[in-house]
Amino acid sequence: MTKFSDLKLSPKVLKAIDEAGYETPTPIQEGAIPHALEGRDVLGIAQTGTGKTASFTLPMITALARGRARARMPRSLVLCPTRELAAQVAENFDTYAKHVKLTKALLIGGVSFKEQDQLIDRGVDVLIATPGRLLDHFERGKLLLTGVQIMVVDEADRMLDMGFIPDIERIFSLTPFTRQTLFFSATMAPEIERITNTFLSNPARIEVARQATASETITQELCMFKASRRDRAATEKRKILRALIDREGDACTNAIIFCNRKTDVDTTAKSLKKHGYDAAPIHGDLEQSKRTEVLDGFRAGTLRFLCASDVAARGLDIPNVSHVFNFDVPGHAEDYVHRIGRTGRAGRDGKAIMICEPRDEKNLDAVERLIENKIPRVDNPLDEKPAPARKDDDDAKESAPPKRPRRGKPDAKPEDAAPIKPTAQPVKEKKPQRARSERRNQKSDNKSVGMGDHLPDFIAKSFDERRTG
DNA sequence: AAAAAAC
Repeated sequence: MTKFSDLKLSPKVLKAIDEAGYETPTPIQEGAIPHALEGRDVLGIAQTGTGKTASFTLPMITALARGRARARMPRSLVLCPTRELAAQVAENFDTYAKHVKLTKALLIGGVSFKEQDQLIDRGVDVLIATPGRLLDHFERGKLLLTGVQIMVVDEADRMLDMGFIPDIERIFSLTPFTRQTLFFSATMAPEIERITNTFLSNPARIEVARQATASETITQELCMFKASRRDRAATEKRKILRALIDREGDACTNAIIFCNRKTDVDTTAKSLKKHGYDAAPIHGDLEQSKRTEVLDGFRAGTLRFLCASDVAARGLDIPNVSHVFNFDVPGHAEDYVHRIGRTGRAGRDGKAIMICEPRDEKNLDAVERLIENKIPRVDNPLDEKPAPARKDDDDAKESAPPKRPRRGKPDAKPEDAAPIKPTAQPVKEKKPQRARSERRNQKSDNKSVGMGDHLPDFIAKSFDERRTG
């Protein structure tokens, strides 16, 4: 079996890998690193969670260890679709370049130009950026891309979804055509194919199957929910969410709760907090400092519930998420796969629970068609209790009327605090689980269900094609 | 119909 020490990485990089506790490369690393070290272009087709980031950072650090950056002329460039992903890549560089003298700058929006400018002025070896901010710097004349020897495009399919492809093409054209290009995408939509044909030259194509498919390490559940009255739907849905969380008990160490809309992310976070849950929101309308703070807290374990928009659905690597709650059925079926993929990572078990209202059933159908499975239905936890004597209608509105004093005994427990006892065990579709070690060693030639070997048609289509059918 | 990314 190949070890990192068998790859021709610099000894200083190997030392850092060893200190980080890694010995054996993942399939994408084993496939891509030798080609990248030879200076070849690489086309990596891999999902996140496959060790993709290190498959380009490690050879880059090795290649950049010689030589020095000149002012305003970065020697390498990594492009990422979201700010959080860019920050994550930057951290990866810090981990593996700790014994190498490399300078780097993170160019993302939402933070001041000044610091970024100063770093560029001094000269950086590695520039990690989101496209918008990078072009902004370029247009201010602060940045020359003619010295870029290595360029990385990460999560290209997501760049496509987000409309970044024109920017990417522009950035490509600003770098010398002699550069080495490392290009990563989870899928090969025609548009992505076109870009790679245009900007990569004779790339080594490395393709790895999804490390663990949704159906293997993630237990999925679906809770159907119909509001008792239309104007109570929002409040009742939040109540269901709490009940579903409570039903998981201690098994739910932390969780990401996905909502479709930014306003619902805020409301849900506020509501949970109000009910004593340790929750905070993250979405694109929040200040970057807040986004960073919240995500750091969740990673560190000081925050238990992360309420998120799809900004957090893809790519973010948080190893220990026990649960994903889909407060809404995602409007794009493929987002379901990305969202629940935040749990059950690195061979751990994970649980994904989704709430579905009648009006979301169309979207649910699309999800179930995509994953080629019916998600096991579980009881609505609120139906399991005897009809409440009194409706506790509080929600997240700041203007919520003050609570009336409770009737009855002063020490009577509010019904919300009563432990919710499931009358029926959630239906667990017990699939024959492969042994953990076997799963970890899963190679690309293994048969896997879901999105592994088999690629649903739609994934290979551009958004326009999907719309037009 | 919404999310992300630039000021």
